[in-house]
Amino acid sequence: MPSMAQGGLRNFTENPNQLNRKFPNPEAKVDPFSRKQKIAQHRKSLPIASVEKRLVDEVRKNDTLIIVGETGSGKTTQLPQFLFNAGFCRDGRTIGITQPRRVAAVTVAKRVAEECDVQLGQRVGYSIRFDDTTSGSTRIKYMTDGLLLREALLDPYLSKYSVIIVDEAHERTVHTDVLLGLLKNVQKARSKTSNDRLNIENKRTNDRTLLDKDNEDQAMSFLKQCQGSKFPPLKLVIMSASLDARGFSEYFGGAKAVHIQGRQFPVDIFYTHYAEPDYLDAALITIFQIHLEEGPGDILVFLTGQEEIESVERLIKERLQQLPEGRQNLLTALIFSALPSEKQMRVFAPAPTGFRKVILATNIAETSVTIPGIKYVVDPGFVKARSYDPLKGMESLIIVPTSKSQALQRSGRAGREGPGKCFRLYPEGEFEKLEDSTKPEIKRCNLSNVILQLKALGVDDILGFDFMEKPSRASIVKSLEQLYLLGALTDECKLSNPVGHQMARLPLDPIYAKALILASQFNCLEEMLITVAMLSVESIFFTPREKLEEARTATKCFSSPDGDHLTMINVYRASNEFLEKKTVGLSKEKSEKILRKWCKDNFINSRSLRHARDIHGQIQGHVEQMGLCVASCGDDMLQFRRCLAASFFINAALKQPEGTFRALASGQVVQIHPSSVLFQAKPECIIFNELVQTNHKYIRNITRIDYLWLSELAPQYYCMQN
DNA sequence: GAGCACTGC
Repeated sequence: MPSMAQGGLRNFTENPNQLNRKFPNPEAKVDPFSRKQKIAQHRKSLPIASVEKRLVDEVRKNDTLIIVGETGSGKTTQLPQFLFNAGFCRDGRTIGITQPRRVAAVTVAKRVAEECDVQLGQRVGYSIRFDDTTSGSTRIKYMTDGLLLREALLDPYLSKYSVIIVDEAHERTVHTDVLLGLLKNVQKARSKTSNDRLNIENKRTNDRTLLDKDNEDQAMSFLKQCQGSKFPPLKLVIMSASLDARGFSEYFGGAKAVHIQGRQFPVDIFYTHYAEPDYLDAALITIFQIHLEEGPGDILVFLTGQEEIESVERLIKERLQQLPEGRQNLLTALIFSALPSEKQMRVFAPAPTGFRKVILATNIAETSVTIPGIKYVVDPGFVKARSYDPLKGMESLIIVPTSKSQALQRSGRAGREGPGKCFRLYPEGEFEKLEDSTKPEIKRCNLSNVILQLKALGVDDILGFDFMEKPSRASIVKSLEQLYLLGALTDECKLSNPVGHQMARLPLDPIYAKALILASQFNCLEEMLITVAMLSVESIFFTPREKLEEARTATKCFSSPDGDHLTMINVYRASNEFLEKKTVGLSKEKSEKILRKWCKDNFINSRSLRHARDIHGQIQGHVEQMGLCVASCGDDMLQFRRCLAASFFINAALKQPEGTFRALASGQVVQIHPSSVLFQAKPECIIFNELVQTNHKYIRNITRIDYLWLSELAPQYYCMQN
């Protein structure tokens, strides 16, 4: 182990350009006025307050406005209030603000309701999946971008909105990108309905570029759905925190962009002199260097995943032992998405007096979670990123360098409460070589879901759709093929009736939606509802490394020799039984509490289970509405496994002599993931749900089937092989 | 022998 003296010698060069200007913290100065006065004073102190009139004017003058707002500008909470006060809801319409994350929609809506001094759900409300607080009088509505996309399926003109504000657009999630394309069409169609429709028909015969024609065709397909409707034009505001607004502006036909200053404390950036051969070791040394040489304040370290986090935690604890007793006042706290929430909460607890806290986090701490008390950030410059290979139909999770904007976002985490320092564990020259921003997710994911949604929205020409950044042709074609194989598309590539339309209505992966439709024919919809709900959430079991054996014994009572799908059904039904027996007459909170305890005892992630139960409830409502028959196959699990084979036939694999498997569709050699109950058993023929490359090509969520069922149940796909 | 982060009328 290098001595601390050596660690202390590790030099960082300081970047002369400070990240941010310094602003006073308004909250710190406020005396104990009444809550209302405090809020009014806070609002006035926000950087955005001084430009209220100008912003309102710009929205009036421009159909689409880009707002670049730095962190702390107040754009998310204030702009909707400005627009409301300026009369943008006068005709009874609503201002909609979309967020990529549920928590953001909820917390911001609560804050704004308080600022407006109204009850949540009255003038101000939020709507997210499973939780809608809006009412007929809601005029400022915060929601997730995915939810607005779903709303568009029912109301293609988004007729209840006068303004839609897309917040955090720079994050470029799939939902944001699809929404931007959709909003562009809606805006075009709404401005057209306010003109003479004949005008469009005439224009169609004129000379236009191919692109214009495509766009207008898309706008027309909306018109066809809502002929005769007349709506006022839709105002769009795109809000982004990235300093470069050019992309958004160009996409929206040269839309005007305005800039609003932020309010952050300065963060000094330090780089290493040389490239680090081992970033974990470098992180470790830097943590101790900060601990021993810097003033008070907690440390946030960005690592790529659970394994790295756990191993760095072990190493910190080991090396701490070797420090003199007075310097051992360093505590570790971990946070990553799969960690049960009770354990996640520990990062928010302040360290006891005299102790410093070091938080080891994945990029969950970059945007999703804000941890107070951070003064130092250690950024090795890597992230685990998902990518998708459409040809192999395989996802991979690989460690890649961060982008510049990600590095900025990470360092900003040190300047939320006071001046901070960020240690980037690479030379400054390397920073310049990083990509400006992370590749938009839409270019890195399976598009089946996106395409099904677009088809349901009346966009038939997917290859011609005006994406801000178009996914590769190969990726689009692969997903079209898959939807065709599932029966969602006709030979003409149109949404099939009723299957395609039913699939689009279900908020599920298309392949799971199809499984439900098939299950109603196999008389096992009850079992399939549970299965797809459980497949739609993060891993249901949580096995901490230190209690591996204990966890194995506890989860054994659920496992089925047939595979993971039946195991999931066993878990779900056991939780039902437990609730029925133990929680009769208890309040909802009490029931949830003892269910959490049951989960803990059984090494089940209670967050995942609750999520699965919510999804189950929602999907059950949908299938009942569709008139599908929710029957159970009882003890006839053969019937259920046949239905799994019929549903997931695209993902079948055969055992090879060495104990690996060969995926039939792509011919790839794959392995059963160690979390599967079939990891040891290795049956001859299986179907699976996920193929992900990490250290190996792993398949997950597996059930054993009979090889002969494939040609019997999916002859269109397997007839040649039999 | 192992799971970046989000999200869905």
